[in-house]
Amino acid sequence: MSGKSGQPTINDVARLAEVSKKTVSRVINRSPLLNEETRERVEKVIRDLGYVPNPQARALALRRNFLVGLIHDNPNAQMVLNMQHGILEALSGTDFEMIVRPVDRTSPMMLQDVRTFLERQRLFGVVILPPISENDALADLCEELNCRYVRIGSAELDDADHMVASNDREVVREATEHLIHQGHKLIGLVEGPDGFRSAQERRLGFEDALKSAGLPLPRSLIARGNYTFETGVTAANRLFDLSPRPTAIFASNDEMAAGVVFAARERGIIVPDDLSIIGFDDTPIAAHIWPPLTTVRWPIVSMARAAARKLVGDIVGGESAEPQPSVLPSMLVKRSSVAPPPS
Amino acid sequence: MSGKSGQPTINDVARLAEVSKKTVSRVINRSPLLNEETRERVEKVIRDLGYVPNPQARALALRRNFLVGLIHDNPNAQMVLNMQHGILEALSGTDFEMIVRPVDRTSPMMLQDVRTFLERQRLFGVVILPPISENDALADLCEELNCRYVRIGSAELDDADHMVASNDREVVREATEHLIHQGHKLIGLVEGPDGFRSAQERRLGFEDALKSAGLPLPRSLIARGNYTFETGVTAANRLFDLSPRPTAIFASNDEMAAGVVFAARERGIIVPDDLSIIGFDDTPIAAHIWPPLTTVRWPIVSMARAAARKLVGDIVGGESAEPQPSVLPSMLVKRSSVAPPPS
DNA sequence: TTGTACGCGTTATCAT
DNA sequence: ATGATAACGCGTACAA
Repeated sequence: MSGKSGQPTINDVARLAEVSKKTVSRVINRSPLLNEETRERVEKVIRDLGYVPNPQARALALRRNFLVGLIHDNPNAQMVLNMQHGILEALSGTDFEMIVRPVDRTSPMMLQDVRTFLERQRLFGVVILPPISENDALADLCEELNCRYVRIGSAELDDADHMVASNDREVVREATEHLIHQGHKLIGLVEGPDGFRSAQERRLGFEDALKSAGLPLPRSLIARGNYTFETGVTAANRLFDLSPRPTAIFASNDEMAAGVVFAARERGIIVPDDLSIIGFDDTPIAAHIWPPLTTVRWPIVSMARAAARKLVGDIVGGESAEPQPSVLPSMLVKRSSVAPPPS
Repeated sequence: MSGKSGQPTINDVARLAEVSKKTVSRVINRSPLLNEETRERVEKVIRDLGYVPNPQARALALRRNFLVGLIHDNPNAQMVLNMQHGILEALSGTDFEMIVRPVDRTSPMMLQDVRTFLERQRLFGVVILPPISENDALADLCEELNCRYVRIGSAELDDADHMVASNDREVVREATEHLIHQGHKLIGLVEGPDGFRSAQERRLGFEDALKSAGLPLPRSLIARGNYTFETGVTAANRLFDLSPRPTAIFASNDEMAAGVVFAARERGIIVPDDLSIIGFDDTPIAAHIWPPLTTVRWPIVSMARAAARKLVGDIVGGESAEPQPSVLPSMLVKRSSVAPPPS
């Protein structure tokens, strides 16, 4: 090594391989115009030395960091963490690292904050999680700042290069049909908050199923929550006050579904004998409450993995990068919270 | 601006303030040897220009990134995410960002992986989460690589500068005493996995309480789990098979406690009438199962915040940085899973 | 196909 | 107290 500081630099490699820095640089960046023999010689030196390009220097020269940002606005912990796992899975073995950035959806400074963040860190790209992913201004901002981005959502929010989505509407329709096939005719909906695309898509799927079956859907059978356990309890109680009472409830996520289960128990309503419940997400809570919850498994990890691959695929995959899917299927997971209605 | 690329650089500031780059650099880095007048002039230009130092260039020159790493080995999602929140809270408003690094505790490559990671990214420092924080070799590695670190754990693992801990033993003793005061004499323990300091501390606290009360603790009343819901179920069933059956159970974390509740329901054992249960962590699941779980609130966010402040305090706080606490108290949260034993 | 010279934006050295 | 100049390690014109 030239210096004393430990890591070998590109100069060390160049000297030992008896070529110029530039040639080493070409090897690293897989330049096609290179003598095969030269490349091998350089690669051998690189291996022998254990040389790894310095990310800081690359970032400075390229005006772009080898970091993938994760922008989210704190939906629920399990989802965020699963997304992180998916992204890190896709990034493992590459030079990329993940940097996490929570934002406040309700703050008027949100866009400015993100702008500052992106300008400063010069990220390679960002993955944007729902629900903030539905914000078009944010996507435009990324575009403007020349920062790649992929949005994850419950519907096709953007063109295929900038989006990974799930088929919420379709799968909720299936879930609701499962309830209908069991014989339920009075089915309540605990829907997600206004302005969330996921809430909207899931409601549409719910309505699709009821419409196809010729079942009526009075406004009173729909109660809104905001994806938290507590609002699930409240919404359920509103539904329980109805007469006749619904014999089944679809909740737009598991937390609210857990709230419904909780509220039912408080009232002495037995699940699933008196009331069937289906949730959405398949977070751990779904399997851990009593009775275990029938729910929709949302392919979080796969979506995140696909998003990250879409972002860095060109770089790490070279020519061989497989195109990543833009729509990933959810599936119904049947457990014990659904039964035929009481006779 | 000199260039066209948007952000002003240190050169722009120097030119407009009619000083050298180095002087600007001194202003930025709060060098004490600076004419007050010069400093103010430069600061004004900096404000007017909206100049912000380029982190990539700084990283290269300083051989140190302005990034704080979070090293964890996937304990549970809620904890990891809360830790992230705590760290980001401490970092917000500073130039630091957080980069997340999960590792595999069981892999023989773990240390090598971390070494590569730290050498490459040249992090400013890392926060290490339990249980991997208990690994002394990892701390030594950080030391060797000249990377600051703070370990978070259930006991004092290191000197005050390198550690933030909770008082698990003490608070579990209190929790157990709560059970004893209710009249329970046959109390089971679902303990955490072997080799985890948290498991050990909590068990010690449990034993302390029983010993003080003069209660016997036959080996059969202790069942081991590995902090997952499923092992909680298994351990509970082992305890339920005992005759006489314990009238109360302390579980070393909430997930296992939820498993105990689940197992009890499967057997028709009513909580808390037939069985009292206390958990540990106060994750959301504790409040969302039925009955709501009495548990120990573990100050995760505060610990993470303190850890991050300890890491970057010297830099961002200047002289005024308050020393961060090294031991944070947990507290018992009483809900509905505890009652006097059946008569 | 390969090399030379310079730029990226900052900090450090050593003068003055 | 301040400034000229050289690192820091890599990428890119442009030349050879």
